[in-house]
Amino acid sequence: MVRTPILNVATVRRLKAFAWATDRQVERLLSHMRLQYVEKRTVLFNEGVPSDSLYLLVSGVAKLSLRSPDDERVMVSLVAPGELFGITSLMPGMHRAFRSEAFSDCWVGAVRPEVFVTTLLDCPFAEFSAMMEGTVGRWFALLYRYTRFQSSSLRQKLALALLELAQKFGVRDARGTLLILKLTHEDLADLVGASRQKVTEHMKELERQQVLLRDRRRLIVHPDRLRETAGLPVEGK
Amino acid sequence: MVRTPILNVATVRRLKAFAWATDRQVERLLSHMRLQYVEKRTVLFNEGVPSDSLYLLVSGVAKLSLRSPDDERVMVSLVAPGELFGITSLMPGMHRAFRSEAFSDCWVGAVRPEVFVTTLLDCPFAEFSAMMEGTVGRWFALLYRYTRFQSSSLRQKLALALLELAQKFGVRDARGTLLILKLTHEDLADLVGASRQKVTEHMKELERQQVLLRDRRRLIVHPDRLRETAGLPVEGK
DNA sequence: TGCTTTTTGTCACCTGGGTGACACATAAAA
DNA sequence: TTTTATGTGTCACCCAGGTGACAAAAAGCA
Repeated sequence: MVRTPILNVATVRRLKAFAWATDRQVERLLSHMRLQYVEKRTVLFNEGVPSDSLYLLVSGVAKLSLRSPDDERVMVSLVAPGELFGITSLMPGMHRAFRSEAFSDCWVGAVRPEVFVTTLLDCPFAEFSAMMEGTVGRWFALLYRYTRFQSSSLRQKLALALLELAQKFGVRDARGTLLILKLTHEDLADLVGASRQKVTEHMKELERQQVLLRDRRRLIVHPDRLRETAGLPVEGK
Repeated sequence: MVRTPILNVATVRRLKAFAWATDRQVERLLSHMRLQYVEKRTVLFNEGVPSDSLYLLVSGVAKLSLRSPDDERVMVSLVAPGELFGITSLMPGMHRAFRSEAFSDCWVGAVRPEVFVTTLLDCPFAEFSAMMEGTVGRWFALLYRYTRFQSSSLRQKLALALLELAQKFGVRDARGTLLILKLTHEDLADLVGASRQKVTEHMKELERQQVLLRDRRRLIVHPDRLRETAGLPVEGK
């Protein structure tokens, strides 16, 4: 038998959630929050889907995970009571980065991000959201890369790192995407946490496979093939 | 000879920075920004120091890095022109998570975070800052853990993961910090991206070294000793 | 209380990637 | 140019950690 917990200001304070908000704000927020019971192993949201809710874990333990290149599930983090999760919903048009499921039976409160921001901050959601994207968006991308790293081979890590560099420093070129930076193999090794020698070997191999080529000391990469070797879904179109 | 770049609204637009802000806002922001030249290899800020400025990379390439347990530098990311960095300054009292240095000669614009927030968002800095901490603060901690993982042995990764769990799920106990969750070695293996068997071996070893102990299927850890085995600075007093 | 399932502990064996060493190529400096 | 420094390519060797297999111990369950 499951008893519905009482979710009031006192409970929220005990959970140490929204510590910065006033009682009134918390009360208003709670009036918009729908409480739901999530049974162990149930998926709350999947990675890749649009994110339209922000969650507060009231009790139990939630788990964030992602699917690795070789189709394994990698646990990213465990969420404790009082934590907010599903924060991709605070950035415009962003999709879920991780899957979230109940690690044990949970009680979860869900709010629409617009309500969350406007009741707690007195600022239009669109502005706050854009600000978030402009400031922490890139950090989120970094986290994304690093969580992928966890379950990747050196070759895949290299591909992931090069993809990120292509996004940041790439310009279109007849032969692919030219990286406008001079990078040594040692720099790349640093970036993926590997030895210089192995990076040399893999880069050579990637050249052989036409995933990239070199013009003097500048790299020209082929993003689609990089995505493929990184084990990421190649976006068709 | 170094030519000072012109930093006006047009430049900012070309860099695709602050895309969401109006021309007026950008203008006001620029009037508070001090532009500085940073020569290749020069350190802009070090990890651990209080963060009082937010930076916009105007030209060149900046590098973020951290010091690994065995005193090596690990590159975390390269920053491209138009990117904001040093965003720990947007969270109250937070110290720099990474070192930032010029990867090539750079021009960098610096603003005080309060100015940044109030000119771009029309919302008190303290509130925005608290909101950031409450929402993305934990994600930042995750990123921090994952960047550490990069250069760690399995033993160290385990220690880092257990520390995080202790913070989230730990309660003080006569014998140390009791984790109020039932975790199997397989769960831990998932969390650190390792095999179940090796996790068993290392956990056994950690027990032998009195870094942790088990009471039935509950873990009791000793955070200080964990920090030590993780290669983190043990916060003395 | 026994029976079943899940975890833990420990093997022996394999492999990806680290290390050191050194020749060769390329770029920068003189 | 030549000289010097900095990258690149390729070895041979070693080790941390992955894999599979299986027995022992706990935890659930009837």
